[in-house]
Amino acid sequence: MSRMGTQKEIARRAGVSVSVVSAVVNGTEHTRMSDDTRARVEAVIEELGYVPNNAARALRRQRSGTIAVVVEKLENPIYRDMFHGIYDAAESHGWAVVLGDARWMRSGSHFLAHLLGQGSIDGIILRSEGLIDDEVLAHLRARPTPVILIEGRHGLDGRWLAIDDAAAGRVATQHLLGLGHRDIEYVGGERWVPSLERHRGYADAMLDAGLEARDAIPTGYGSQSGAAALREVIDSGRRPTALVVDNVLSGIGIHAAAHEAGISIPGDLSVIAIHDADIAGDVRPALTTVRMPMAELGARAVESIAAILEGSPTRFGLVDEPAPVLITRESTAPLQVSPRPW
Amino acid sequence: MSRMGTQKEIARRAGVSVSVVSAVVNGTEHTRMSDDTRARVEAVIEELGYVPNNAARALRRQRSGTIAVVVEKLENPIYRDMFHGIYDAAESHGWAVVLGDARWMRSGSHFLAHLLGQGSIDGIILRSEGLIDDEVLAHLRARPTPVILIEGRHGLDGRWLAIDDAAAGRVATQHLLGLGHRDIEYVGGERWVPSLERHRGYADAMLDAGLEARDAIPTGYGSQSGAAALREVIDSGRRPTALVVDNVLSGIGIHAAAHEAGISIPGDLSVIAIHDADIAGDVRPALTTVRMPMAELGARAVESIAAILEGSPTRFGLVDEPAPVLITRESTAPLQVSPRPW
DNA sequence: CTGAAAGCGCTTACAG
DNA sequence: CTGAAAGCGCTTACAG
Repeated sequence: MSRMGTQKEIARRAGVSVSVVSAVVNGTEHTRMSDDTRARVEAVIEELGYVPNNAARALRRQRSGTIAVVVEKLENPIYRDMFHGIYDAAESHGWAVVLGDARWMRSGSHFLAHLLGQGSIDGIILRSEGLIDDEVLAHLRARPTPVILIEGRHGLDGRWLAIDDAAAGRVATQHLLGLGHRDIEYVGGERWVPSLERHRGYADAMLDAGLEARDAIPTGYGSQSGAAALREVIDSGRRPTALVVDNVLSGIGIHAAAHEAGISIPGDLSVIAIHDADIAGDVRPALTTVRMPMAELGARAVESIAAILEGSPTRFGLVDEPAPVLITRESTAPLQVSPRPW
Repeated sequence: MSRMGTQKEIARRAGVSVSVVSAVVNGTEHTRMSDDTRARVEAVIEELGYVPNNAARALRRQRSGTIAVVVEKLENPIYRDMFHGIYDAAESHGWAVVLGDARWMRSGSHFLAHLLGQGSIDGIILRSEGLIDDEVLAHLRARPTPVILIEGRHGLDGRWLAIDDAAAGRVATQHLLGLGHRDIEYVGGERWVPSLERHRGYADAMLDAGLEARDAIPTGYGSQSGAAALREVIDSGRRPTALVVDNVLSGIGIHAAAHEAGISIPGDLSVIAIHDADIAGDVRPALTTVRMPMAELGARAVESIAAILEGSPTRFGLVDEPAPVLITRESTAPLQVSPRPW
């Protein structure tokens, strides 16, 4: 387990030139050699524990073999499957993937410099440009490094990919409709495009059923805003029998607020959230959700980078396969015939 | 927003040598120049949107300015504060940080190659070597790149850092004791060192109170195993009035199993979990926890890498400041005088 | 089948 | 105050 050394040192010890060492390290067909020579070189590589220097390689190849993925909040459980999809696809392309948090992308941060400085990152998968400031975005645009925008529909040069949020809203609403609910409301963000799309899906489903679609009950991300949204409904005097919620965490917040207000879920109120996560199955009552094809979204993003890099055409837009799937748990139930007043 | 170019091109356009360009890019004192020259160079840099090539820099400097952090499950909420601590400390050292998941560190994966290949990563912060296989570990050991182990007490060359798990167990148990509970049990992993330490803290506190410390009720990570542990207690016929739990997710699983079994928390059973996370406050009843100094742990890990890299001495071991702090929420309550039998 | 050489884009003594 | 040159560790035509 010595110092590992360089190709030059391997070459010296094996009594060959660096060209040969490079060829055995990379399995290059181009440079041919005798089996004996190869074996000798391999033995020295093994002995020294040689590992190629990535910086030198990247400089010479003009490609680092690394892609970066930047999301808003790393700990958000909905990314789990997406990371998985990204990682698998990247491996099959021979790429390493590194992750970062958008909260790190402040103008002038070293993390940003790492992304922007040529030579270390071949492509960037970025969630929602809304999260980073305009100055940073301008830097990103100015680089030749491909940037794929995920979950935003107005990406750099049309390079965006998103799940079918409208379909998710529709699936969720239809589930509730099928359970006999009519007085259904939607809880979600007002500005964030994906949430707007989910609301559109909700509205479509309501209209198709001959019902009135209501405006979204505005909320942010997270359980506090879910709880606040339910309190707002209560205060307004409205008494919907079912709610479609933007995200799992807000759904959990609604559970909490319902608990506090003595509203029983699903007895008095059915709740379904968009996006799935383990935690939805862990809370009680377990939350019914709509699972989205996040792994596929991630894989598609990687394939798009590959396509851009090799100059082949690629299709951006909606990743609508597989379709959203309903995960029925405990928070939704058939409409009560004689609902208990809350 | 042109092609960005190289120092050579900047030099040509500004009519200076690359040495000067490099000096203005890096703010090097060493190479002095007239204000006029500097201004000319800066103008060209601005005009071309020049950004240094990280690969060339890393090769030349023999340092990449990037550290890697590898954890078991990125989505685990307890990492949030740690990432924050790591990121802030790294920024102050001028480093970028990249994140990875231990599930990616399979032998032969490109992610691993990215970590191992010299030149791209200056230091590695790795959570729990138990998570990766021996072959990968051997690779890691063989590299000169410093590796700091977090949350394991037998790190490479004694380079480990951990929170004071025993203190956490003690704080949790003393809280329960203060509430009048005597029949307290501990739910946690049997093999994982941090959990063993937490159990030791529990046992110490029990002994100090003149009570008998029980063996840990074995469980893994996650809500399913928490739920299973509670069912095991129920089946055994034992009726503890309070439980100290290894982790938040298992605590949530215990809530779920209690809900199913008709056991009221905290009425019939008090539950406190070690480590804090937002989700603990989001569920109902909200889970009482012990917050650990995870941000400090992360920052210390970065400082250790810095110290190793510059050859200065550094202290490894327990990060015991600030001390664990009790976050009282709804899942713990004073011992009932006449407990309802479950 | 194998070697010598150029060059990727930087930084850093060194010379003037 | 500024420039010419070496060299970080690779890969890849090219020559033999």
